[in-house]
Amino acid sequence: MTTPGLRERKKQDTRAALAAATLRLAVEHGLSAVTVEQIAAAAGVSYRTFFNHFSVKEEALLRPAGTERTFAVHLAEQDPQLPPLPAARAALRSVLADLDADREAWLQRLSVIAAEPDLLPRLVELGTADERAMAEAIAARTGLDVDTDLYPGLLAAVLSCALRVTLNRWHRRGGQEPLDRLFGEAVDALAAGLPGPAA
Amino acid sequence: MTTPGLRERKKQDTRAALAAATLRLAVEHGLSAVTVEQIAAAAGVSYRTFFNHFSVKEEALLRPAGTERTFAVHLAEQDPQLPPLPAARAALRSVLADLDADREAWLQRLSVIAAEPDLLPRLVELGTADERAMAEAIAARTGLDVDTDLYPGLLAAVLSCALRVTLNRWHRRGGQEPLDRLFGEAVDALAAGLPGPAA
DNA sequence: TGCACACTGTGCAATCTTGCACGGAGTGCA
DNA sequence: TGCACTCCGTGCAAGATTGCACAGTGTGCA
Repeated sequence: MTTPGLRERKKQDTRAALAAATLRLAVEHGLSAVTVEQIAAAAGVSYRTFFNHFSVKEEALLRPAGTERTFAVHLAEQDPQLPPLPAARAALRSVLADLDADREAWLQRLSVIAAEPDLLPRLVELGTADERAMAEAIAARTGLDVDTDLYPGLLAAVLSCALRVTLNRWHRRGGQEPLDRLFGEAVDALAAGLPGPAA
Repeated sequence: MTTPGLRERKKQDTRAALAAATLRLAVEHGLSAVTVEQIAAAAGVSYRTFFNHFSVKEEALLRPAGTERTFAVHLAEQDPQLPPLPAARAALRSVLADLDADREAWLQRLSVIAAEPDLLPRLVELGTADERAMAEAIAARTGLDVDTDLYPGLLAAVLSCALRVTLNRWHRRGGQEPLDRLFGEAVDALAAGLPGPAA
C-alpha cells in the first residue's frame, strides 16, 4: 500500500472525470445519443484521451474506477478450507457489497442500460475480461489449469451469468430487494443442479 | 416449407459468398488483418453490402448461414414430458450435430479464433443473441416469463457457457473427441450442482 | 403482360476504435 | 539541483459501424 503518487492520482482524476461526465450525460440523453467528443469535452480532456482510459464507450459507464482483480482479492481472503463454490460465492458477495455502497449511481447505470437494450451485448463483452480473471483466480485456488481443466472456466462462466441475471433482477425491482439475497437465490439454483423452475 | 424464391436465393448466395471469402482470407492472414473491403471485393459485392448481411466482421466468420432459431426448433422437437434441463440438453446436442456435419470448416473457424484471442469478447457478444433466443424458447416450453422468472434466463445462460467451454475444448483437442461427449461432461457437471473439480 | 410494392445492393457521411509518434510532466537517482 | 526514464495527454490516419436515401430487380396481383 504505497502512496499512489501525483502522476497516478492525476490519471485517476481524469478517469473519474470521464466516468462522471459519461454517467451524467447518459442519464440525460441516453448513452448512444452522447458522443465521445461530448464526453471528453465535458471532462475537459481531448477526444483521444478518452480512449486512453476506456477501450469502448460503454466501459466509461460501467467501470468508473479501475476495478480489475477485485474478485481475486476477495477470493484470496476466504478461508482456505472452503470448497471452491462457497468460496467464490462469498467473494462475489463482497463484490456486490462494494456495488451496494454506491447504490444510487449503480441503479442509474443499470437504468441507462435498461433504457437501451442494444447496449446489452456490449456489456456482456465487457464482462468477458472479468470472467477470465475469475477463472484464473479459481484455477489458482484449486491448483487446476485454467486452460486445460473444465472446472475453473465453467464455474467462472456460470457465476458470471448468475451475477448478470442478479443485477438485472435487482434493478427491475428498483433496488428494493437486497442484492445479497437475489444473488443467493441464483447460486442456490446453480448449486442444486438446476433441477427445475423454482419460480 | 415453401420454395425460397429467386430473391431469397440470391440473398443467401451473397451471404454465403461473403462468409466463404471471410473464412478463406481469415485462415490465410488472420481475421483482424483482413479488411471488410477485401472481403467484399473477394465476394464481388460492395463494401456497404457486407454490413447488410453481417453487423460485425466476426459474424461473417461464425454465421455462414442465417442460423437463428435453430435451438428453438430443436427444442420444440423434444418430448413434451421431458423436464427442461434434459430437453434443452438434447436440443443442444442436435445443434452440435449440425456443427459436426461441417466439422472441417468449423475447426478452421475455431482455429482462427484461437489464433486471435482479442476476438473472444466479440464472439461472446455475438452469442448473446442466441442466449436470448434460448431463454425465450425455454420460457415458452416451461410457461414461465422470460423477463420476470429466474429460471429461463439462468438456464440459457449456463448452457451457453457450457457450449462455449465445450467448443473450446473440442478445438483444443483437434476435434478428436466427440463433441457430444465433451458437451455431456459439461452439462453433467452443471446438473450435479458444480460440487467440485472432477478434472 | 403490366403495375405497384418490397427488398437488396450501393454510395455518402457521421461516429467509433485503434495504432503510431511526439511533447511535456512526474519519478528515481547521482 | 540536474539527468535519464517512464507514462499520460494529444494529434493524425486507417479501418469498422451505422443511419439515410436512391436505384434496380423480384414478387404479388389485376
